[in-house]
Amino acid sequence: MPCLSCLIQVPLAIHVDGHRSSELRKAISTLDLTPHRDEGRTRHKLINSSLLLKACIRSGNLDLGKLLHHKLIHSGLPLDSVLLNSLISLYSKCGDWQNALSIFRGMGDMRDLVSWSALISCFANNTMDSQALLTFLRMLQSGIYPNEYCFTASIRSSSNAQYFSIGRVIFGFVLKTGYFDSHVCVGCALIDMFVKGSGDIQSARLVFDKMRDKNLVTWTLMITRFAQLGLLNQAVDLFCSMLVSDHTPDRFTLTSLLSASVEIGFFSLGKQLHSWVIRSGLASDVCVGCTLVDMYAKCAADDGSVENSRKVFNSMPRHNVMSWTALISGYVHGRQEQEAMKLFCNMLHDHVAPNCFTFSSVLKACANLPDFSFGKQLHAQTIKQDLSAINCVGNSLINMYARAGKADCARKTFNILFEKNLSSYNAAIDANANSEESFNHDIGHTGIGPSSFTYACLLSGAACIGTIAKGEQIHALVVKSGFGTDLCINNALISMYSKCGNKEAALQVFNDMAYRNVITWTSIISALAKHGFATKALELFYEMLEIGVKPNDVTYIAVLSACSHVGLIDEAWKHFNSMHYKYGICPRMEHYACMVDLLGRSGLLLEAIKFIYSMPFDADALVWRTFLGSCRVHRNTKLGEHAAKLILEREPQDPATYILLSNLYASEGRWDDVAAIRKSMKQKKLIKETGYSWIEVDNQVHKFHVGDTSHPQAKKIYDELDELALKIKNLGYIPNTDFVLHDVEDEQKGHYLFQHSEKIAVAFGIVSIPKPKPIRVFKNLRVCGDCHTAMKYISIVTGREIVVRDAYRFHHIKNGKCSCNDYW
DNA sequence: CTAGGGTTAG
Repeated sequence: MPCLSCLIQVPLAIHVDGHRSSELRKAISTLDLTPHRDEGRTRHKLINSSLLLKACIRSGNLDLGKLLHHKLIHSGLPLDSVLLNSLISLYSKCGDWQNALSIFRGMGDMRDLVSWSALISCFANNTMDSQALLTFLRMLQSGIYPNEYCFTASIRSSSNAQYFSIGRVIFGFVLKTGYFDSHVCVGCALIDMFVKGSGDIQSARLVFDKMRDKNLVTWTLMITRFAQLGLLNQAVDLFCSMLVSDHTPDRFTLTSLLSASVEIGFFSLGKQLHSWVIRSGLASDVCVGCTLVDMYAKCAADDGSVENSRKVFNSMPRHNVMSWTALISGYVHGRQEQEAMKLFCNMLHDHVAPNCFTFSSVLKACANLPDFSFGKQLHAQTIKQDLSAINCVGNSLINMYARAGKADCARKTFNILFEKNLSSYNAAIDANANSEESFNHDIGHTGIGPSSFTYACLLSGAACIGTIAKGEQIHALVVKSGFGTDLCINNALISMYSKCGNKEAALQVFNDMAYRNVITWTSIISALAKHGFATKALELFYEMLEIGVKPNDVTYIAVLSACSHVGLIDEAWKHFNSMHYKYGICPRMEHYACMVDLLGRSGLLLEAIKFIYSMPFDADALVWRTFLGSCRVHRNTKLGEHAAKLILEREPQDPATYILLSNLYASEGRWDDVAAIRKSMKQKKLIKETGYSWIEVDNQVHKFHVGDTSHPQAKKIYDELDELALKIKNLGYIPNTDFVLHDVEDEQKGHYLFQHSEKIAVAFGIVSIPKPKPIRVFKNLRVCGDCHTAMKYISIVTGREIVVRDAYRFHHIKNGKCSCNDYW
């Protein structure tokens, strides 16, 4: 990826009509404004200034206007009302109402009707509606009779719902004066007053129908308001009436209709309008072009290709930020991130400055890119351009950090947002879903109601931590707030209950659902697979196929892992081979990894390695890590070393591989090799992910490390552990000291084993959770083999059911047996 | 000299 700061020059020079603006600048700077004793000559100078000022206002070149103002003040010329009124208008358009007002105040007796109109418009333009209406009132009080300009401006200010009642009074006034019939602009303002001030499109339509003279602008305005309210039928009807009454639609009419049809996904209408655009010669208009690029980009999901969007883009004579952004967004939505980033660079090469929408889109692409560095560069650029705190950019940044697992960066970005909307909260909740912090985003106090996405994120957060109490609370909230039948939420509920260890509740949700999609089926199949109920999982898979739900790539991962967890080799081969020819799904790396896992677990190490080398693409670290895990279980150091070497070639900084290899050496008593690995890890400053376990008791999550004595009830827990150790030894439990890495006496090793975090968590569960509730323990890494054995004995001596969720799967341990059949 | 309509993100 290229370096962004080389490409983006901040601030970018604005070339607005460069040719004419340079002429204007020359005319202003060479303008001689020294007063002349001949009155006629002085008058001529004032007229010239007035003409130049008008040119500045019309071309929107406000800087040159200010320059001219400056020259006029210092010239000592006696400025007339026409010039001063123009200056008010200039400042009004700059948003500089203070200067406009001070000119107005300085005018004294020179104020005329135009000055008042200009000031009222100035307040109306700058969303100072109360000031506009007060100025209108003051004007009436000082005995000046309003004209159509004053009416349009004050009606515009009454479009603010707060002042709608004043607007109705002005409406009555207008009807009496006859301005309604004689001036189109007044009618237009009234249409907007009803739509924006009270959402009353019917009255707006009535105003429209009663207008005597209607021009193109009036028709377009009415059509646009219908379109913006989603009333596309009425907009199209009106469009037809407009054609019948012999008005030719222009670029405004068409962009407005086009964007409305895109908004509701009515692409066939959009395509018809495109043909109109071509016939009417509007295709060269930048704005119309932008909307068309956007339309074809958005209907790419329907016709499967961004190419049409690109064709329109290529045919445009000129481009701006919007056309670039529309096309880039199309590629981002089509998951062609590389192409989107390429276009983004092209856009910068073309000296088009990105805006907040562009950043929002490209950041979304970055969230899906494996390389995180480009996203960080973009973040820096948004900060440089003061855009990072704007909603649409900030929310995308939070999403990106959420994807990258950088919850702290996401939180920092969230904190500096100017204004937090529902998307911001959802993004932040999503980013922190893996930590308890997500529940501290108290959306209830913000006045923003939660959406189904909010609940889905909260549920996935609860699922990650495994806090079933929180999960149940959210479930209750979902039902209470009327989201009980929402498909996405129900899917999230299935995986929440599954990941919290309550397979029955997951099935309950599944059975109660009236509508199910492929995600629903995949979730339940995957849930059953992880809990060791492969037969039931496959049954549901066949049921799903029978009722005609088409499986996707994720479904097959669930199916293959179901087979893998119980060692159904033939069944797995059947599905692996059929996924492509039956459903056109190409096996991805993850599918191959599932097969390697299956073969490896079954001890078919040679077949597994043959399979890896027969893959159509180079196996990645995930595949080799899976294989290495099997080598450890089946104690094949030679193949294990081979796998580890290949993983470290791909991911030299991966501590998990060192640990797996070191465990492999340890199980063979090769302590020198273990020490060498530890030393090399230390040199590389790699930190092993520390193992820990947790358990939820009375709504509280209790977390334990190896040999943890920090818990307030530590004494009680260790007493229980001692007692359990004694009981299960009598039953025949022999500590498996392979799982202790230190080169110490066996007696000592047994002692270390009883300090493992999962055993501590189980002991705590036994003393604090009453029978017959199951004890649900969670571990961040894979559960240790000795702990697994010990827990089976513990389930016998205590008569308790123990459910362990480790990094890979669930173990339901009851009466000395585990749902994984010791096959893990 | 003062007034009215359109496009892009999640």
